[in-house]
Amino acid sequence: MKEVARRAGVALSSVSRVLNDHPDVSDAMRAKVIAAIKELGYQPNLVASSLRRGSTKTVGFVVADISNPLFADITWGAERRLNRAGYSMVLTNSEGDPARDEKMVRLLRRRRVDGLIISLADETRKETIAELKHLEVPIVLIDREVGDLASASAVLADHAEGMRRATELLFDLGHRRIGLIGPSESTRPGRERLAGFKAAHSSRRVGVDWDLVKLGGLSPAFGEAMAHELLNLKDPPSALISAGNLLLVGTLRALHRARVSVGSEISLVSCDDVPLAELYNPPITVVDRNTVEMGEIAAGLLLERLEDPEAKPRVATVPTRLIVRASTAAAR
Amino acid sequence: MKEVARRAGVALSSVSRVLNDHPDVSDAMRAKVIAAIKELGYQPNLVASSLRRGSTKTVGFVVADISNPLFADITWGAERRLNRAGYSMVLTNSEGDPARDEKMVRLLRRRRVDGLIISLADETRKETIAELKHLEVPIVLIDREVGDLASASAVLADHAEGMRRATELLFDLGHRRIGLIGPSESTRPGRERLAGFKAAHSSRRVGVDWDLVKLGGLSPAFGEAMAHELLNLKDPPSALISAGNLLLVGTLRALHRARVSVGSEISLVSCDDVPLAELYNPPITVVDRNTVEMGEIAAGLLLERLEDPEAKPRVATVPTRLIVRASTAAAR
DNA sequence: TGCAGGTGTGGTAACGTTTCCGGTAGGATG
DNA sequence: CATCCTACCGGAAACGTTACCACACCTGCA
Repeated sequence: MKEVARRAGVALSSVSRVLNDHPDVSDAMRAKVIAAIKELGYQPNLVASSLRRGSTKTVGFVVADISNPLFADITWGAERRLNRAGYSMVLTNSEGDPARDEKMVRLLRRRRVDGLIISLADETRKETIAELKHLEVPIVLIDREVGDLASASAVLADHAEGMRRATELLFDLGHRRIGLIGPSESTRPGRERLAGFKAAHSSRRVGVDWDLVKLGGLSPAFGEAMAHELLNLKDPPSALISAGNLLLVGTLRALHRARVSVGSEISLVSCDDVPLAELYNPPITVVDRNTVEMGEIAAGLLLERLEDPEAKPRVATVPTRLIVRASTAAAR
Repeated sequence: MKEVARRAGVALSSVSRVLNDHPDVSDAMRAKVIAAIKELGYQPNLVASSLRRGSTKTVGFVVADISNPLFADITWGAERRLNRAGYSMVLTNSEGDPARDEKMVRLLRRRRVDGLIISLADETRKETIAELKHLEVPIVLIDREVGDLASASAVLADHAEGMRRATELLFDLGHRRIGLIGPSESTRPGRERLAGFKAAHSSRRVGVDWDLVKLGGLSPAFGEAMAHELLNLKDPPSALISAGNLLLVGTLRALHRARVSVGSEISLVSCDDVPLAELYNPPITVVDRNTVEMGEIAAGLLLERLEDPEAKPRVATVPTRLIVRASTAAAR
């Protein structure tokens, strides 16, 4: 920049003014400076700018595992929106480890991100929450609820309603013993999906059989192991809800291994409409939601507080919808 | 930091020294400073540090579309490796638009990233290459080759070999008319897959029927449209290679629409072993590669040049392997 | 006792911007 | 013609670190 100023025969402050198109700059000045910039191929140093301005135009993004297509979609939506607004995203994976969540938040704090979008690995962990409270920039939670963190916005999917309708669909088809494989209750989707499952049971006056409920993970391996257990029960369920796109992968592996055919022998419901669900034979009934949109909304909630520091945190809810396909059939 | 120094009754430089655990610091000093840091909850400002040191400990990552599971896996591998080495990843999506590639590179240059990992949307675009040349930090290309960019390392998958073997498998099964749907040739995987396809043809002394070759996109929509065209030919192919995980989605949609059953009526091969390929009925033969590993290697190639500025750019190749499944059957 | 060679420590100049303040020139106004 | 205002521009102090230099003290050795 000094170079540019010298070349254009003007002061540093003038160069800065044309760069930030400040009103107080004549056309002649602008022309000279622009020319010098072109000739030198000068590119402003955003880190110096960040230091001086006290804003990095950067937002942190913490997610368990970007390789999960669900998070990938959310990230895609969020990054696009942020980028258009002039912000860059710094991405970190917690790898599902609550302790890493905390570490990543601390790192992002040191990097002085202007805001944070996070999908906690565990909502209940004290240390992580304490770390988040230290952060004095706007926070947006993705599908997470942290009671005593009033400073955070959130975008939430209405899992409970979707799961309730899915479960009722199964009841309507004559199923009475319904298995549920889902993520742990230390995270909102796990709790909400279980809540919807329970709501459907109580509305139909059926007691929940807790032997059929397996919560605790979201990996294919967990899905496979739990499906295997359920299938080997003396009185196995006639329908299965595999509440997660990766759990579905494991569940299908277990079903194949046991040579149980979906639809005819067991009804199956999953969550999130991935290609596998759509194109499986038979196609699989799912509780879907718009994940890309969730990312966009998360970014939007953050931007509204970045652009107006007075803005209060908000929570937005996105609906789920039940897509009924051939994997759910009448009980025999 | 000034605050910490005052509180501990020492000089700024001493605080800096304990922070960077410089050898010249006594135990007493360290203790005092650590205590003051704890009391104040001080977190160093990495942007100031970056400015002063001339290194941001940050690497840029440019990818067409993070929502593509392929890129998501690569990103996952790369981010993990970088994070462990103390680097943060700033992620940008080019959305498959070559002009955005260029814009993103420029942005990352301004942000003074220490290195760049990029999977160009179009390898042939002059402006993007010029922009990359201006960058004076190490670059790693992911599955891309840019002739006159000697300064870049690269990690490449051996698509040609995999595709050759897949095509030969189809020949061995008695197929003679084989359709190919693949990405455009402006990108290495497109060229290499076509090359393997051609190699197999010439080794079997079969001429390539160019009416059966549809290159140009990687979206489900493109896959569906091209598969539809191929199926409607007066003399349609008896086997189809859908060279991309998203193309597979579109291809399957077209096949379902046309009520053509995979395996028995048409043989099908795809690339990259996504859950859909494994669990589809019948399971789909694929040319697989370890995408997570590709990300790790990309990060590794970058780190070796970051840690030793003398290190020369290298190119690493990862193998592909053919996983034969029931979707490929003898021609009738 | 004097001096060389460590060990720690403090002071300060950078890094590359932005922003505020003061100043100049020129035109309009009385 | 003096005055005021506007429009524009230059200088310089920050932003929060790090790295270099200088110096003070101590230990051991001649």
